[in-house]
Amino acid sequence: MRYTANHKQATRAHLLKVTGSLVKKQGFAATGVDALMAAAGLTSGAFYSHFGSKKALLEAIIENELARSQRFFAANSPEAAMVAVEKYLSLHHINHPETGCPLPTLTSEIARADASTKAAFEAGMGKLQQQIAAVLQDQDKAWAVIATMMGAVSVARGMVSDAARQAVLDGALAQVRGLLGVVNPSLTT
Amino acid sequence: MRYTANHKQATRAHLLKVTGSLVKKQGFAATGVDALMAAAGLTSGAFYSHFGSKKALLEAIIENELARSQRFFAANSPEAAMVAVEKYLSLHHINHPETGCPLPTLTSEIARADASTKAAFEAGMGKLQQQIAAVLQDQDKAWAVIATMMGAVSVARGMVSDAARQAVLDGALAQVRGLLGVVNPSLTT
DNA sequence: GTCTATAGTAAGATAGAC
DNA sequence: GTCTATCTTACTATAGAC
Repeated sequence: MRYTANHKQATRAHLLKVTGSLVKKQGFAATGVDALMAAAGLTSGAFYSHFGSKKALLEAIIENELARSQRFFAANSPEAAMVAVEKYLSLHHINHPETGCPLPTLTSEIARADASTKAAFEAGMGKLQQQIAAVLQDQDKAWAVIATMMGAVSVARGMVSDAARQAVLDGALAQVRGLLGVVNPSLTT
Repeated sequence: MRYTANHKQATRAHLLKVTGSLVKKQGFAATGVDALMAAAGLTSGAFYSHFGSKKALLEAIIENELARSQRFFAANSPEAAMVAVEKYLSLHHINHPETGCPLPTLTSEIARADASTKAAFEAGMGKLQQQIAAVLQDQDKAWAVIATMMGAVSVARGMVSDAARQAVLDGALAQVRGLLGVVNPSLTT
């Protein structure tokens, strides 16, 4: 072969990174294979030597992105977790979906995907929830934290004004602070 | 004119109802004008005498659907609100997006829409939040309730197994019950 | 107001050269 | 493995008959 196995591996990793960002920004169905590959510096013809279909790409993106989320929320204490939460529930995250969480942009597309894609999502989410539950010592609260955070970002992204966006984020922040048992920093200073 | 003004009005209302359901099920970008009009018993040519563009339809759907949401969550007491919440956080809602809330399916598409569409969303969401805040007597908690509920449905819809879906819903249910100050019915019996 | 027909563009995927 | 070229299908939107 003219290309090493390592090259293919590296290209695949690069594709997952670049297409993941683009898909989080523009949506999966709304972005064509041409545009996805162009963003990675390749042409659409090369796509199919890495993924069997566009559907297969979504599944790979989900696994890759949820692994990133798990790293982002790795924490040993509620205080450490709160640092990640505050980054998550910020206007910066609202304005930069391409570097952010895959959930607000992709769950609606996953809901319409096939069982295999949903299984990948369920597995990745299970790990993420276990991680958070370990810090919180509570299964239910871990799901509540996830739902509240992703819901707040989803709703805030649909709004125009920063004031309205911030109001949604503030509501969620107060909520998650309570769940983590961390006191509001603005009250402690 | 061969058709009365009332006829046009009625057709528009019918279109909003039918296309709203279809779009909540299949997504806005993923559903063509042909399919939208066919579902309403018309052809695509007739679409443009009701809406200036496909974008304009999304805006009209948002207004129409959020008005429905406001009616769904109209309540005078936390207990009455909890009835709506339990319907919202149910497997039935997970399995029937076409008759359900527009948020889990449409927020990601609204986030990518133009300012005018987002303004319509912001206005509709503001009314919904005020309604809930009136029952809760708390602005922040109203946003937290909205975020938690829509987030839970979004995440649950991405999963395959009913067990995993129910776990997410249960976490959110416990959470919202606390926010509404309603005791868990399973503990009172 | 709704129809059929169509213009013009872009989608997912494949074939064969290098 | 990646390219260019292409097949086939579907999209948004418009034009003109009724």
